[in-house]
Amino acid sequence: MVGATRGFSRYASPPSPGAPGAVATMGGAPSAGPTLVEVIRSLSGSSGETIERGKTIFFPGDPAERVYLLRRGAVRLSRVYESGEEITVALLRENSLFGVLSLLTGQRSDRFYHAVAFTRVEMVTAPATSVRRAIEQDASVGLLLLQGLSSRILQTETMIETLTHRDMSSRLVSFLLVLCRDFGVAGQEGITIDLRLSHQAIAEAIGSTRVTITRLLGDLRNDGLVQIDRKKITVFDPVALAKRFS
Amino acid sequence: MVGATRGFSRYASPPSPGAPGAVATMGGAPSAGPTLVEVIRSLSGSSGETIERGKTIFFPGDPAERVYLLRRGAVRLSRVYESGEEITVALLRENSLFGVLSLLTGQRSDRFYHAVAFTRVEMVTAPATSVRRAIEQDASVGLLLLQGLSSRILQTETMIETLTHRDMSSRLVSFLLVLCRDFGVAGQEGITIDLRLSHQAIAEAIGSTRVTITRLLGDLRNDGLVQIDRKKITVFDPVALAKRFS
DNA sequence: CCAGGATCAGCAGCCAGCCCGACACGCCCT
DNA sequence: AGGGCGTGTCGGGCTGGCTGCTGATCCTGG
Repeated sequence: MVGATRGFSRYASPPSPGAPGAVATMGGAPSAGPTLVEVIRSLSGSSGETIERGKTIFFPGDPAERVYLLRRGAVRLSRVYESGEEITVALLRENSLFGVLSLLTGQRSDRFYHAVAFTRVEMVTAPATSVRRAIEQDASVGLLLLQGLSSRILQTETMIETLTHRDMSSRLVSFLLVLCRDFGVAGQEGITIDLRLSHQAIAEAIGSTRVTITRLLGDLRNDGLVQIDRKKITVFDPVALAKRFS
Repeated sequence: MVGATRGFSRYASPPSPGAPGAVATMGGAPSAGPTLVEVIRSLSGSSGETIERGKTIFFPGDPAERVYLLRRGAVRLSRVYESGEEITVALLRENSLFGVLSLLTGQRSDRFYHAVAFTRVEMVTAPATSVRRAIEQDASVGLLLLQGLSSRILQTETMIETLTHRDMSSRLVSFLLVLCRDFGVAGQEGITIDLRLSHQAIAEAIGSTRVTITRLLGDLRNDGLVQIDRKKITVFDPVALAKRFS
């Protein structure tokens, strides 16, 4: 059980929301420059927007012309099918960039994701064109964006790792660990995932069904690995949970 | 069947390898500046490296200090488990950036993926620190990187879409379409995926088993949707294939 | 150039995990 | 108080994973 505590730390500590430069400040010089939030805020003119839980931020088909930076809360990106089915492509945590499609080319393009506020959300937004101009004028802005996108890529790839697990039990465990990393707050009993997650929402994120999630979560609870209180999941010991892979 | 031909075009045309500015040139001004390849090449000193099929580019645990730009061929990023199992997190196509972890912070960090040449590979690499300096000196470099990473994110997220499909048949179909987009070359009979794919490799990428892939690919072939000749898969009509979702 | 080994493809049978459909209960919000 | 949403449960049925084997193909080294 060597390294248990070290391993543990991997799953806690979301970036403290208000901290300046929370998106990994550049190594070496502490970069006295403005943070990404400040940059985008200055480009937008406004000091930010608040969106209520469940409201849509953009629909598929909307023109993609703004960049978003999530300040507080969680945003769900999902793909919608004709069948009405909706699968979750990403659950974004604080300080995540999204709407990057608009950065890609100068051409007008359309959103193909549905972005909805998964909790009450605070965010700042700016037109992609302004962002580009800002980069040209101040290279450090480019660096900040680069770091934001890099961390998005790593996040997304761990999600792929989760989804390639064959059996649903492993998938669920892996997903819970991801959530601990991204939304976990450490408490006395363990790490609590700071989201109101319905079984249905979990199912849509990992490609399963509500019933299966209910059963598997029940198993985990019976085995004393997690606790669920009013839709909030607490993982007692991530390291023990991680041993649950089949 | 309106839009069939338009839909078709979504699946062809890999970025022509030698073309300058193949990573989506900025809209508007044709940006007379250097391309990303040229930038990285100049930072590395060398004109590029060639890696033989099957050789490792970096191992998990290696220090992450360089950035890679794939010029030709395909690279597989995978996660390795103690059990010996290996799951594919991404199949990178030409002009993809990887090793982005090294961009993230100034801290020394370690790779956690295994990167291996899936085909014979040509690539250019540069130390992350040099890349950062280059961005500070020339903001257009930042823009180029940004576009590279944005497209990487979109690629990765379509992979997630693939993996959330419940039944293996749908997953496989979806994966084949992704491969057509990333590695397809249009021919007379349809689109050929320019990779030597073993059933095992496909299984590792979409979280299935070799046997199942064999069976499902056999079904697709019997139904006249694909053709397989010495490990190269040809999709006759992507649009027809896309109707195969269950 | 050929021989041998290694990797890959294909087939069958067995069994379990999980999807589906349905239903009842409890909690929250209005 | 009521409606809607979320949770818990049960069986039936089938997809797809696992084992074991055979033949084909590719690659390599003598």
